[in-house]
Parts: sequence; C-alpha cells; structure tokens
Amino acid sequence: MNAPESATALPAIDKELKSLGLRLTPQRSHILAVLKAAERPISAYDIYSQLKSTFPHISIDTVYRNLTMFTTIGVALQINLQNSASALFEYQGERHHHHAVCIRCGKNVCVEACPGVPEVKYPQGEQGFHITGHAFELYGFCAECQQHGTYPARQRADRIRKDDD
Amino acid sequence: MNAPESATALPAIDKELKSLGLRLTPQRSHILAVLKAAERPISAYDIYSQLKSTFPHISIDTVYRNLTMFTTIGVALQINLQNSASALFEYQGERHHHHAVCIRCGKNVCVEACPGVPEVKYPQGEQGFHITGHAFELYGFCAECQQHGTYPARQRADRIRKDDD
DNA sequence: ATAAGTGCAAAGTCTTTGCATCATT
DNA sequence: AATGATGCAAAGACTTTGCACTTAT
Repeated sequence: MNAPESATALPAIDKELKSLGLRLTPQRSHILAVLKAAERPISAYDIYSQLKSTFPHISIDTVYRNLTMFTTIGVALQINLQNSASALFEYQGERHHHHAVCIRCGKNVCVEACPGVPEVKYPQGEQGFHITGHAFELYGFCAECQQHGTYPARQRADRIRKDDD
Repeated sequence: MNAPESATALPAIDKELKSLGLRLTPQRSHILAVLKAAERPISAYDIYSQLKSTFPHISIDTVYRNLTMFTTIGVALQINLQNSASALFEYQGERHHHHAVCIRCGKNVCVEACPGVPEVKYPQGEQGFHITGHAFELYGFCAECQQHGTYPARQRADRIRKDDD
C-alpha cells in the first residue's frame, strides 16, 4: 500500500547515524528514515504505524526511545501543539521553520516565518538563561474551517485503527 | 498554611465571569482567582491542590472543565512545554508575554520578548490561515543548570505528594 | 422549572520503565 | 566479550467522559 521509508536511501541514513556516534540497528535506521521523509511533524505512533509492515515486531517503546534520543542530541525537534494530545517530531534539517496550526481541525502546515531569538528581558534575578532553541507556533483557522465557528475537541492519535497487520 | 486565592478579590472575579456570560459557581470563581493570582503558568493539578483546602470536595474534573472553557473563550492561554508532561494555563491579561524554559530543570520564567506575528509565507495551496494567536517559547539552560551538562527527564506533576488534606 | 455545573468513578490515551533477550561494536 | 538496543508487559501519569445529583438562572 505504501513504502514511505524507502523515499530516503538507507545507506545515507546509516552514514548519518554513524557520524552521530550512534549504534546501527535496522529499527533506528528506519525510524530516522521515516522521520526524514515526513513532510509534516509526525507522532511516535505515526512512525510506529508506518513501520509495522516492515517490522511486524517493532514496538512503540523503541520508537519513543529513539525519538527521545534524537531530540536530545538535536537531530529531531519535538513539538507540543495545543490541540494534539501527543507530541510531534520533526527532523531538524538545515531549513529552520515553524508551523501554523488550525485550532478547529488540527491541520498544521509549515511556514517559513521565523521570529529568531529576540532581545530577551528577564525578570529581575533571572539573568542567566542560555538559550539553545525556541518554539514558535501560529494558531488560527485554516481556510476550510473559517466557514465554521465552533471549536473542536483535542485531536487524538486514534490508536484503535487497524488498517494493517 | 496559605490563602493564595484571596489575593484577588472574589467580587471582582464574579463580575468578570458574569460579563463573560458564564454561570457563577464558587468553584469557578476560585479557579479563576487562583489562575489570575499565579505569577507563572500553572497546571490543573496546581489549581486543584491550592483549592483542596477551601473546597475539600472539589474534583480535578471540574478544574479541567473550567480551564478548558476559559481557554476556549480566550480568558486563559494553554501552554504545552516540551519538558512538562501536563499542560500549563495562564490568565490572559492585558500584558502579553512569553516564556523561557530550562530544558534541564524545567524552571520557566516570563520574558517580555514577543516576536509578534511576522509575515507568514504558506506552502502553495495553503493561503488561508486566519491567525488568532501564537505561542513562543525559548528553550535553554537557566543559570543554575549551565554548570551541569546532562539532560533531565520530563517533568511530572507528582500527584503523589500529600502535603495537605 | 430549566439548563448548566459538579463530583464520583471509571475509562482512555500517551509515555515510560524493568527485565530478559538479542544485536552491534 | 561487552555494551547497548529491543520487545514485552506492566505501570504511571494526564485528561476525558457518563451519570446522577446539585445548583444557578
């Protein structure tokens, strides 16, 4: 039905992992491949679902563990949107960007706008933050949802779906 | 031990709630009072804990329900920080500001810096977002944590603590 | 009187962790 | 061979929901 992770050549992925000083496992390579191939921030469960066909025995713990590690070393970026119950992850490539999120349907798109890190004025006695990153999200209504007026519930990952096995 | 919600006069709170067209209940008034009195974004459980002494029978469901409603109508702002497992809420007053968060100890402080809503360039076919708000968080190391090098686990709310009853 | 809010209990969902086994260096 | 990663199972934590009862308008 789909072969999403083959969009990126695995040898290149393996080389990248090695250069990061990480051990090479098939699961890790494929997780990073899926993450890189994604055009939007995706959840751990999204990755898990996509890999289920290739690795029937893969567990979501492994996906979480690798995503946490990728985030820690800066390979991935974790995004916590207000209307998404689960964290989303995105490969941190050279092009730095942010996201606009529809507060009605949950749809999110990448936007080029980046405010950078502005001049920061801390409260008194709090001079010392060493800023290493930032998050910036725009919330509003997408084109489709501007016709409707109501607010939706928080988006769930819908783990119950069983379209593959 | 403490009387945090009395920092703000309840009659004023009630007036505010009425002007919003909301029904008046003691729980709702006190929840909003605690939210307004807080100097930092706080979690639903923080509010629940503070009110436990005043309302021994208050339930956290009620806190969540009211916070969700406040957020929906724009009275409160919901913040989802990367290293906080629970959502934080903040009264949305006149002064608009954002937060710097320590990625090691979880400490967060308000900063005056606001990037505003910059010129947004959407991907092709996605012209129509009507932006109504934005989130901006700075991540880094606070003064104390700049001496240490390791990354911490995600901050939990620690519901097990039983310092009051 | 009617409509909405609350508390209780329970469930649902996302995420993490202990441990034995397996794979990579 | 030794260290690290994985899978399984279970637990932990945050949040939501159904329902009966109470409360505000």
